Amino acid sequence: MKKFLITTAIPYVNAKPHIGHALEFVQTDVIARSQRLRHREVVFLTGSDENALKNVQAAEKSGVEVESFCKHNAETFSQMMQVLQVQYDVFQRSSSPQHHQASQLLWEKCKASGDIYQKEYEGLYCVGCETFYTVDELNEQGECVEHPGKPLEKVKENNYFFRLSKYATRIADLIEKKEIQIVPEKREKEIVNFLKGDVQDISISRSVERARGWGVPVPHDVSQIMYVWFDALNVYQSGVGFGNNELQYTSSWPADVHVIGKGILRFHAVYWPAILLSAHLELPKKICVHGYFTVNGQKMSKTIGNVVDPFNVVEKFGTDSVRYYLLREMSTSEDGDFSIERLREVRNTILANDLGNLASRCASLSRTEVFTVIAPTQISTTVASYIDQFKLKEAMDEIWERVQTLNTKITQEKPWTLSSGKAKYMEEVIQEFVQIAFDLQPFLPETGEKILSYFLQNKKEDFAPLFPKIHQ
RNA sequence: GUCAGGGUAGCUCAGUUGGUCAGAGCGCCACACUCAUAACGUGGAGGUCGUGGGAUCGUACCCCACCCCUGACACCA
Repeated sequence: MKKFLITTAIPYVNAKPHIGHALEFVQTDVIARSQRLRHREVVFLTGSDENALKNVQAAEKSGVEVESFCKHNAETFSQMMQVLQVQYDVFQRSSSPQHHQASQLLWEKCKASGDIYQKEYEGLYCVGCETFYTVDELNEQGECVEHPGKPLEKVKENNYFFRLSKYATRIADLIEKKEIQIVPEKREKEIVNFLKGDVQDISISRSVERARGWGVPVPHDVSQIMYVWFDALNVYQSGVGFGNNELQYTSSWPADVHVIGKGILRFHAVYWPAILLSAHLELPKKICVHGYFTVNGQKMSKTIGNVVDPFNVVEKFGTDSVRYYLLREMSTSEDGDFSIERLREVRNTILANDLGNLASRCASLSRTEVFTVIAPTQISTTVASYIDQFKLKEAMDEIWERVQTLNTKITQEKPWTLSSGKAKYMEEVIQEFVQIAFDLQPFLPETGEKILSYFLQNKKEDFAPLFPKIHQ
């Protein structure tokens, strides 16, 4: 059986990870874990986008070689995943030799289909930023916002172009037929709308000078480097053996799910399928699009200085508190707000009072009783179905409804007053509770595990509070 | 400017094809309880559903106008 391949977008490693990256990784992890619980063999692929000019610039600023700069930052990303208990299988760096090779192979395949051609490109180039701008991106004086007073240069360059226009209607059709499913639906509409408009071919290469010699070389043309997006998307394939391990590749590709942020939807829903169609390769099945975080109502930005460091919040509140926040305190596919205050509140009320307290009272009520509960084997169908629809918040809501129901049941039926039949009563309660814990595993793995291991064993020791309250 | 999606209790949002649809959670207040992390449970206050028209026996839900917000708009994650 083909493995379940799920990916995160590969972040630029020009800076440290922020809470927005954590969001995407955790969401992806939930889907991956839920598949594993359903006994599906999973490949969770993530990695780093290292071939961008921005990385060269960032490395220069910090006075480090690009290679080691990227390596160091990529390691930080992988550490963050460990801290968040995100279980990935592959971390593919786009600077790796296999990736370069795989991307050149992809290029050759597109070229063989006649979809790559050369064309003169003319644009406004800001020397300061080393990027091209379109007129509406500039300020009123027609200058770059970062470097006012410096007029932009009109640069003419011979680049390679990809025949995107050739595939537009076909991709629109595939999307409407849900052969490529885009979740949520409003994102699908956005893309179909775009595809039905005037779709132009895209430039897929840069001059070596402009790319500062950093990136994947275009085959048979030493003067050109691939445009980062052409090779970046291909990380999804190069990470599972495309171009170097046919067996691995065919057992994994195509991707079952790409989890991405709303800002890069077009690359995934338009450019990527077009490139794959051109190369006669299989298309990803589903693209799940999440929103962005604001912090205390403000856009996260380095200049405001409100970038939230996931390491810090995890250290203070613990992995599962942070995972909980990312998964339930915001709608899975909309924008959300992150606030430490809210995180503390949620930890102390919903996690400690609802779930943690339920665990404590169950432990105390059942400790003296003798009975057996059966270990759950299946994640409940409603939860699984929500996860498959990329409605992770709704899945959590469903679980919490059961937590509340159980709390209410215990309060109203007062099992501590029972003189006989208490063991039987608690058996039922605990049976339901372990199912809740089982369903909780994809979301809060540590908590689910703690509950299961305690209540499934016969020897009953003291039960440590799951979520001790955190004040200040 | 063009296109798309929104504006519902203090906050975050549900409200399927118009007729118990004025809701949930959090926050707040009161009551009750003690198995439990001063937790759990019950009850309550709170909204002229963006504004103004219109169609309808009847509309958050349909139509028109206007105001405000968000997103996409091509080589930029």
